Amino acid sequence: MTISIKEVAALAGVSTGTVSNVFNGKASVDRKLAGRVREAARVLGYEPNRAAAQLRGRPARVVAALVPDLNNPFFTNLLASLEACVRERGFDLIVASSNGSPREERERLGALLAWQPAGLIVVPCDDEFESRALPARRRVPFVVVDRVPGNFRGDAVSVDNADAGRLAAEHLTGLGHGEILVAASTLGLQNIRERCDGIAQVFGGLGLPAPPVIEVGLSFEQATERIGTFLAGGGHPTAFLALTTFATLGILTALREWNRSIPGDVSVVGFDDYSWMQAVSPPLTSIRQPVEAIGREAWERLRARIEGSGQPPSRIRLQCDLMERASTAPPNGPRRMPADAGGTAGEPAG
Amino acid sequence: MTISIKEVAALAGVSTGTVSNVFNGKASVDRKLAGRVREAARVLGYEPNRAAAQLRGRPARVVAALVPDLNNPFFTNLLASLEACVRERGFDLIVASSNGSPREERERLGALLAWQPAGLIVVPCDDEFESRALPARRRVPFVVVDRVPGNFRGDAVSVDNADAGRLAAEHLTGLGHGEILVAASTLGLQNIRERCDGIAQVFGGLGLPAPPVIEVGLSFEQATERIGTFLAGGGHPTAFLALTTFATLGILTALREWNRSIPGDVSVVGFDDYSWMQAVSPPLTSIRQPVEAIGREAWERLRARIEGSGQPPSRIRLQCDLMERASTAPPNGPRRMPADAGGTAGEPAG
DNA sequence: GTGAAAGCGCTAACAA
DNA sequence: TTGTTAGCGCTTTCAC
Repeated sequence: MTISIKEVAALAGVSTGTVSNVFNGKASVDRKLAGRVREAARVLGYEPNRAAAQLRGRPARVVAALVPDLNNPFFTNLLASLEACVRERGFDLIVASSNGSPREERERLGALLAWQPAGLIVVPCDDEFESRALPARRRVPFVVVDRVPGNFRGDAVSVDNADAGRLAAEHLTGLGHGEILVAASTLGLQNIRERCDGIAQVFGGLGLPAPPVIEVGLSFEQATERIGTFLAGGGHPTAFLALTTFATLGILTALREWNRSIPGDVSVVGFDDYSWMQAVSPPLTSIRQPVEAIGREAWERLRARIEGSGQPPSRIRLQCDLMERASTAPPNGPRRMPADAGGTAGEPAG
Repeated sequence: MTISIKEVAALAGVSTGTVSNVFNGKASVDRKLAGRVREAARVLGYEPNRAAAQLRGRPARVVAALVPDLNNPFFTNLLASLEACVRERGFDLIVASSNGSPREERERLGALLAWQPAGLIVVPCDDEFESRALPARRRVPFVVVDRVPGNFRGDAVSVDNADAGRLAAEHLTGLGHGEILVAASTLGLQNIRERCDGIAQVFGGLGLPAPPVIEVGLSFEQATERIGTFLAGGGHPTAFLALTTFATLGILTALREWNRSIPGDVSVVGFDDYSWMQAVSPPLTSIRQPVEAIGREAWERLRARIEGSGQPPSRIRLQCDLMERASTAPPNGPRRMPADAGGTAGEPAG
């Protein structure tokens, strides 16, 4: 048998209403009575039931989060940030993954919404985000994060993707690289296209054509394979620019397999900034997304809506930073020593 | 106004009970009526309210998960596995992080339990896991994962830690390493101590003393600093053995800063197995934990309990694998070529 | 300051 | 097969 407010009331010799008041600090309760109630609750091991509380018109204290992939550290770091924010305000977080599938996205969304959460944070699995009809119809406040469809007009927070692309391109062109290869996950995503635009802008400003872009997919294995294929095709850029973490990983792996030294033979700019990027040799120059801030901003917006803010929906774009480390250098630069040039570039290892 | 079963019933011209039956497939409902109900629900945009369903004695369809750190990929991979299992059975997952603090652990546990979940999966923040009194008292089925206190007698799933240590030690001693340094997070955790025991066993069997162990903490920064200090103290092992991912990262970073080449100057065995470990040069030899299987096993146990299994509590230990890659080699072995000895870190043959 | 009682959305028992 | 009704645990008037 589960212990309810009723048992506590009985033991303390008060009414259930009083017990409720004690636990919610609403109406003022006599100190003595309150003490008795708390004691009774302790003895009985009573814990309030949130489902019941919520049912009775109490503003819900849950927020739901839906991301495309729980194995992707960018999304889980986002969740970590969200979880901290949300807890701080006494909310609980319920999470789900759409596994990159629109169908699953819709399903999960339904399940999530069935908890009548106070709000919803969602990283859509694609630019359609058709399911947005759902939260909208249910009038649940929601904010879209990271993958913001171009035509979306609600609250949204993302990174300034074009600027991120610009940052990387400027760094590389500044070093003297003219022939770079951009490794995108998929051009089907608005944020990725924006990053490409930023890169093209920089090249355009220099009177150069936009660099080629290849799509390497959304997993490590696929990315490695695609970059390998590119290398096998005789591609010889002086620098690689990754637009996602998996692209970064794929570039690194393929380059190693082909015995290309970094930055001797080729420079590499990675995307995102994880500990391992500082641990490896050479440490990776990369574009850092302010994940924690993204989570905080998303929560701030959602919180405002939950509290009934009448502000018009707004879109914020956070700045990325270029973490300059040792994987980028001028093409054919000082790091290219005889020992490295030693011939085997062109044959895959093993 | 939120749309309830009542509005649907009214529009469809049936009773609420019938609507409930339609959505739960319990009693058989006339096909025509069912169609009308569904149509009404669609028109109204009705979604069932799980909180209410749960309140009314319906077996809860949520499971709660509590981990020490949402920024640690081991735990988030575990959650990813759990989420997939749980969803498959129509359960929702609510997550929380204890941030490694017993106080927060207790708090979160209370919040989680307040949803009256069908079950609970917890990775304790320490070996005390004093809070276990909570789920036990509330009679909520729960299973402890990964950090299983030595004296814990309930359902638990972890890795065979001693064996993991043995695997790594055998690999290293097999290569001819006698002087190794073990980098543990903290000896305060049972699982870490077990890994050390496994290592000591192998050395003991060879008539060698157990290798020294240093505690490098639970973060990347701390680990890097501790290993750096060790190196600064003149330590010269021929191999490093990491017992956690952060220890791995710390070893790699410090070694790079000190210009020690891998595996030329020193071999490294990492812990856990992430994509980046294959991407870096040299690819890292490491101990892989079967994270996904851990999640699945945990869920299987929990599910059995939820369904009322009377089995005695059981503890399962999953096997780890050694992923043999290029960061380990015999000490002063064939890989130590003149070119490498020159001091530039991390540019092995590949 | 406290208690009594209504009712949140739903399901389950029972009646029709 | 369908409708009616009594609660699940809680919050919230509204008397007192």
